Amino acid sequence: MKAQRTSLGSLRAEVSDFKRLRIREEACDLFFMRGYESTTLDAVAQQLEVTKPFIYSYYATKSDLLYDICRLGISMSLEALQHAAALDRSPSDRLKIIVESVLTIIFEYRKFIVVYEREEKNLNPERMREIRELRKLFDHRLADILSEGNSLGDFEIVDPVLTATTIGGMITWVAQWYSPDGKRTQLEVVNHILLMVGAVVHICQDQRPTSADVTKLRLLENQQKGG
Amino acid sequence: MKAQRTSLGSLRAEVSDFKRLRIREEACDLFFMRGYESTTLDAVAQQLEVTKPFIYSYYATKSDLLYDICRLGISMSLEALQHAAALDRSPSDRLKIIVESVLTIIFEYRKFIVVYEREEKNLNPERMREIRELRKLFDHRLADILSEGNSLGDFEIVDPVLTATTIGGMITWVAQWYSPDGKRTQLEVVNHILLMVGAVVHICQDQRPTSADVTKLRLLENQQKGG
DNA sequence: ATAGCAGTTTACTTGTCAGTAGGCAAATAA
DNA sequence: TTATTTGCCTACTGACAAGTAAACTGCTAT
Repeated sequence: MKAQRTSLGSLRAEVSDFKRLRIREEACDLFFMRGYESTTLDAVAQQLEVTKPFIYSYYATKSDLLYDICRLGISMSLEALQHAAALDRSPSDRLKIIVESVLTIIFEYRKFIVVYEREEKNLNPERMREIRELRKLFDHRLADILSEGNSLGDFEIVDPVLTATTIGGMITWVAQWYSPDGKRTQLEVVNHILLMVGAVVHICQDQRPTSADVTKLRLLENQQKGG
Repeated sequence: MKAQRTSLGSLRAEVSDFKRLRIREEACDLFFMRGYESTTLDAVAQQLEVTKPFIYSYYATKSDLLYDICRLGISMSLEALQHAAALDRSPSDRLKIIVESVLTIIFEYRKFIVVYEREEKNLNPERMREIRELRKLFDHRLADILSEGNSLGDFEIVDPVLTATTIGGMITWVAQWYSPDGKRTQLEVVNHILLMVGAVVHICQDQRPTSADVTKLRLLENQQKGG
């Protein structure tokens, strides 16, 4: 009789999940520092003060462990994006919320994301395809919002697909260089990326006139002075 | 008597250099496809239709081979940037030339750059530091140009250092997703990145007023109508 | 008490691969 | 021609690390 529906049985499942969580955390830390292939499962076990077969009773192979880390890295970001994208707000509002919430995820799961980006190649082909599919979806959903913003006149984007790739890259890039020990606070980084993203979608267009308007402005000013 | 200064001796050196070049190329191709640790030197040898000891007579260790690839990846980009940065032109002209010439390098040495970004961790600490130093220099030189452009009024950048990091990331990111078999031509990509970089440095500022000016404009227009 | 089981360990096998020793063959020099 | 060097290959070693078999420990239920 396995997996009884007693409080004791469900606690066991929770404990089991927690153990998997801890294994992932420590493994990710080591993969992040030393790289996937250079990290032995004995080292992960030592970090957790357990033994290698302990890990094998929660993850069938080393590759499964990496897969879990990669999937978490991309799917957390994707979920944050999809949640914000579904909001009943203007495209520029949603874009802002996306940047803020995805960056929040990135600050928290930084190492997962770096490991996922770097060690993807060590997955078996099928799983690698699955992960890449999620990444594609991320850029695609972002492109949808940019296109929508274009239609509504919120944005002025020449190529929404390439621009989505670039914005996705800008956000991902943060995971590569941000460090909690660095000079910048998370808030500073978020504000900077918001500025950058705002610039590439030309949000300034709402508040700012074209160069034709500038000519007009100067002209009017001269008229005022002259008159 | 080694390395005689005869034409035959110099030819030998050239042939030797060429062999190193070919080893690098094929190794990089395999590292790019399968990852560094998953690629055996026997596989590299097979690709070149030679044997492993052949490779060992040109590279002392597998790590030396990776180091050469990484160094090439970053130093080619850095040289392109430094060359353009030294030109006697305006900051915005130089920035444009930098984007164009670094992207040219990226298209040509795409695999070297991806391998360098991804496999850095497999270098010994000292060499990794050396590579990271070169990368730092890249971002620093870029930041210098942005600051100079700010002073001259060419750009309007709140945080030149963070913006340089972002632009550097945007350019590097191209190496991650660009493929010669993809939908975009190199020219399309260059033009897109030029647009993105232009947006984040606010090159439009020369022609466009601030939002304070807009208020003024509307005010003047109303006065004209009213008067 | 004690049978049985979940969870964990000790101690092992096995395959893989970086790196090497030593030989052979072709080019160069004497 | 013969001696010597250069360049590469065949055939190996030694280490390391993924994965496993089987034993142990302590908790739960009867």
